[in-house]
Amino acid sequence: MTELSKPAYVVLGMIATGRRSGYAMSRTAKEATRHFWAMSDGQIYPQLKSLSEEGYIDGERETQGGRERVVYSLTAKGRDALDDWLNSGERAHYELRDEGLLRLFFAEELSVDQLRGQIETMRRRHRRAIEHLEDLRPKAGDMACAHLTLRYGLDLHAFSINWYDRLDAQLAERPPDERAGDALRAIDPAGAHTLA
Amino acid sequence: MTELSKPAYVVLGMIATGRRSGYAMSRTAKEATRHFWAMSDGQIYPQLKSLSEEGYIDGERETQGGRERVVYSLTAKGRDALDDWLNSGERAHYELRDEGLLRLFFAEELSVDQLRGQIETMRRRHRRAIEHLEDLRPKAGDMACAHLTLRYGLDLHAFSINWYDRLDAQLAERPPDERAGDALRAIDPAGAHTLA
DNA sequence: CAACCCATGTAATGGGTTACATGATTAC
DNA sequence: GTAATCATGTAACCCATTACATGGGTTG
Repeated sequence: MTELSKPAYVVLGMIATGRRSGYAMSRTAKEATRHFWAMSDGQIYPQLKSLSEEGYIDGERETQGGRERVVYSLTAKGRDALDDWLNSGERAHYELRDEGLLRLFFAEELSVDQLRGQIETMRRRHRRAIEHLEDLRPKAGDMACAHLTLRYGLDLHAFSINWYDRLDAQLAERPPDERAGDALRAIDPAGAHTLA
Repeated sequence: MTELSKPAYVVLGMIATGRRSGYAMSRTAKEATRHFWAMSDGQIYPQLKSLSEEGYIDGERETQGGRERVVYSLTAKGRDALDDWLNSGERAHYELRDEGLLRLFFAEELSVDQLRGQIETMRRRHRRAIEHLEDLRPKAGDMACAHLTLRYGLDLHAFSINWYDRLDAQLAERPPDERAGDALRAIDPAGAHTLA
């Protein structure tokens, strides 16, 4: 029973964890959840409107220092929907989109040298991602769960860097102009050897 | 210079690595690249048409045992575009969408017990993913790069399981009805402790 | 006083999935 | 003969991003 859409649950969760205006949600989306669940303003504001109409949340116009904004809170219905989602054992959506892996997949005919160049590009990207997440850490404040998910991201990218390091070390032993596919087969004929 | 769209490069790469009919591409997309780059028939076939019209690929109608199909090959222009993409140091698209992490992020007010339930759900999901990738291994045949990206997926999910195992072990030491946020703070006040 | 942040939205566009539609061939 | 696989495509829909649009408040 998929009662609500994913963006709807995100909004409910945001309210429950103290992000009560659309703007606050927008910031948290950019600063804390973006690295595992991207969401844009074009989703947040319409979602607030429809959840309001359907009675999951309740918005109150507030004037804080001359500046107007709408502050939302969960209704009983909204609280129930959120709790159901948070405790549901349903299969959670999981998706990875990695253009670097896509290039690796098609690298069969490249040279070992070219493949290693691509691997270096990927390591750089993961290093940048770590830097970015480090920068976000202070913004998590005292939210333990925000630190936890940040931690997951940091560890995940560290894992990837490590994985590519090991692969690169093995490729470094091969002649630079060898066909990448042949080199990989020579390193691990069965494709069964873990790099973790 | 983003010469072509992502799906276009996928199609070019598919042809270069021997998947020369739309159907063959569709199969490879489902069996080998789906776990890091999803793509559907609704993208493949229109893409073949437009790449054909723009002169990147060349389609020839073939009748193999009475069954008709179109077999594509790369033109010089298509080969160049593919090589540029495969060797480009440009920032590659990287995106993770993990509903489980999203739930973790909003778990602040749950009990330790509920949080551990959610963690168990996530581990199950990663275990299922590994099973699925193991099943795909024989289909990779002698494509070294296919085995490599499969290996990455397997190691990645193994990393996640391990990460959640460690987190769960720490949570097992806390009272089951403690607030999840408080428990996490007690385990790691600075949110800086790696679980990798 | 300019730049930036707070705050809220809408519209155009693009990307992608699902379902639909068709029909031949092969394996059991 | 019937189920699965080969093979190709289209259309409707959903989702999401980007850019646009507006305006008040705060900081340097």
